[in-house]
Amino acid sequence: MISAKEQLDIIKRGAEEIIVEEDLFKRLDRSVASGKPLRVKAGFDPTAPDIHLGHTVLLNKMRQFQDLGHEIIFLIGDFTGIIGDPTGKSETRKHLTKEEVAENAQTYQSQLSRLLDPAKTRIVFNSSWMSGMSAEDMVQLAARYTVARMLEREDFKKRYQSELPISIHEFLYPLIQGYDSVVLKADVELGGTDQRFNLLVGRDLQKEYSQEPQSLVLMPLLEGLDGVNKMSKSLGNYIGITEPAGEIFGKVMSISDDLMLRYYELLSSVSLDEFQQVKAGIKDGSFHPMEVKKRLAAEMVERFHSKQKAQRAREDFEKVFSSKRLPEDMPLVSIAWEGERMKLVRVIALAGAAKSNSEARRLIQQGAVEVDQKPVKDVDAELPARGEYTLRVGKKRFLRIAPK
RNA sequence: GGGGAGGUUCCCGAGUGGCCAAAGGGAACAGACUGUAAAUCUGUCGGCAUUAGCCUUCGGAGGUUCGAAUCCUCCCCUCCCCA
Repeated sequence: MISAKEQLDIIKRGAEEIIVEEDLFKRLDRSVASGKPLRVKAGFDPTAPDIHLGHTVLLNKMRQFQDLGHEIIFLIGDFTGIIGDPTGKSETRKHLTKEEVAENAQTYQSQLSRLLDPAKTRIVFNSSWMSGMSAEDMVQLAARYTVARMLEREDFKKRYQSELPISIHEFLYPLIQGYDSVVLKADVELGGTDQRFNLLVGRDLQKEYSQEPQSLVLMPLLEGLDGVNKMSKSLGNYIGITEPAGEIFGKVMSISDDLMLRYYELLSSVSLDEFQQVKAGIKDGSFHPMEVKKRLAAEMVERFHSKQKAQRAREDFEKVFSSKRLPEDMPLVSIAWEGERMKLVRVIALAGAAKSNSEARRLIQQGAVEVDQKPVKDVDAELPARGEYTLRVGKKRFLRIAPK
C-alpha cells in the first residue's frame, strides 16, 4: 500500500475541494498503518442510469479510491429519489416502481463495469433501510437538525428570502442523504460541488450519532459540449459512455480548445505533469491543439470501447475530415423505391437524413448534399432505382442507400 | 375564500381583428473561413407542392365575424398578492 501522502495527491487531483484535507490525511495515514480500507460512499440518482462523461468525473475518482485499496460503496438513492433533490424548480418526482429501480440498477451495473471493478464495488439502495423506518424514527432523525441550518442551503435560503414555497419534505432530502452516511459509517463521501450542503449534513449527523464525520471530496461539474451548461442528457450536450466509438470521437473533436483542456483535467488519465505540459505546449505553439484533442478523443474511445476501436475511430475521422473521403462503415438504409425514378429530396427524407422533404430541399439548396461523392445542387434531381448509392448530407451524415 | 397576472412555433419572448406561419434573441442546421475548435460572416429554421398555392399551428372546446393568435363563453393549467 502506498503512503498516505501519495494517496492524498491522487485523491486531490481534479478535486474542487476537500473537507477537511488534514482529517482526510490522518484517516489515510491510519488506514495505511492498520491496513484497514476506508469506506467511500457516493450516491446516485435512480432515475438516470444513462451514464455520460459528466458522471464519470465522479466515477473516475471512485476508481482511484478503489485502486488505492479502499472500499467503495455505490449508493443508489431510490428512496431519496421519491423526493428529488430540491431545486425549487421541479416538484416531487414520480415514484419509480421496484421494477424500474431494479432495471435502472441493472443498467448502472453493466455500464459501471467499464469504470469500476465490479467485483470490488458494493451497490446499496437506501430504500433498504429507509423504507422500513417508522414515523417515530423519522421524527427522531428530524429532531437532530434545525430549520435554521437547513436554511443555510443556498436554494432554500434564496427561496425563503424571496418568499417562495419550500415544502417540508424537501428538508428531508439532505437529512436522509446525511443519514445514509450514518448507516453506512462512511469515512469519505464523494460528490459534485452542487452536493456540498447535503454532504455537510452527513458530517453533522454522523457527529450526532457519535461517529467521526466523513471527509468530503467535492468534484467539479463537467461542462457539456456547449462549454457553458453542465453536461446533462436533457440539454443534449453530453457524451454517453455507451455511444458508438465514432460518435464519442467526433463529439470530443467538436469541443472548443478551452473545453478540451477542462476535459483533459477531469477525464483523462494522463498524469498531472503531462497535463501541465500539454497546457503549456498549446499555449506556446509546440503542440497543435487538434493533435492533442485527437489524443483525448482516442483515450475516451479506448476507455469505453477498446484500443482497436480508438485507432479505427481516429483513422475514420482523419479519412473523412482531413482527406474528405467516405468513412469506413456507413449505415445502410433500405428504402422502398417508389417507381423507376425517385426524387432525391424524397430519398433523403425517407432515409432519415432529413426530417422532411422541405428540409431535404433546403439542404440541397445550401449545397450540403452529395450523392456518390458528387455534389448535387439541383433541387429536382432524381435517382434511378438501381443498386446502391452513397449519400452525404452535411458534414456528419453519411449513409448508404439501397432499394428494399 | 378574495384579488391580480399569464399560457404563442425547440427555448425565451413580441404580437390585441386582416399586411401573421407569426417580430426579435437563443439553440439548432447548412455554407464560407479553419483544425469538423473557437470567433466571425452568410443563409435556413411547421408541412405538402415549389410558379402560384394549399394545409396544420398560437392551452382545450365552442361561438361572433367575410376574416381571429388577437373579440365572446365555458373548461384546463401555471404564477403572484391578500386572508
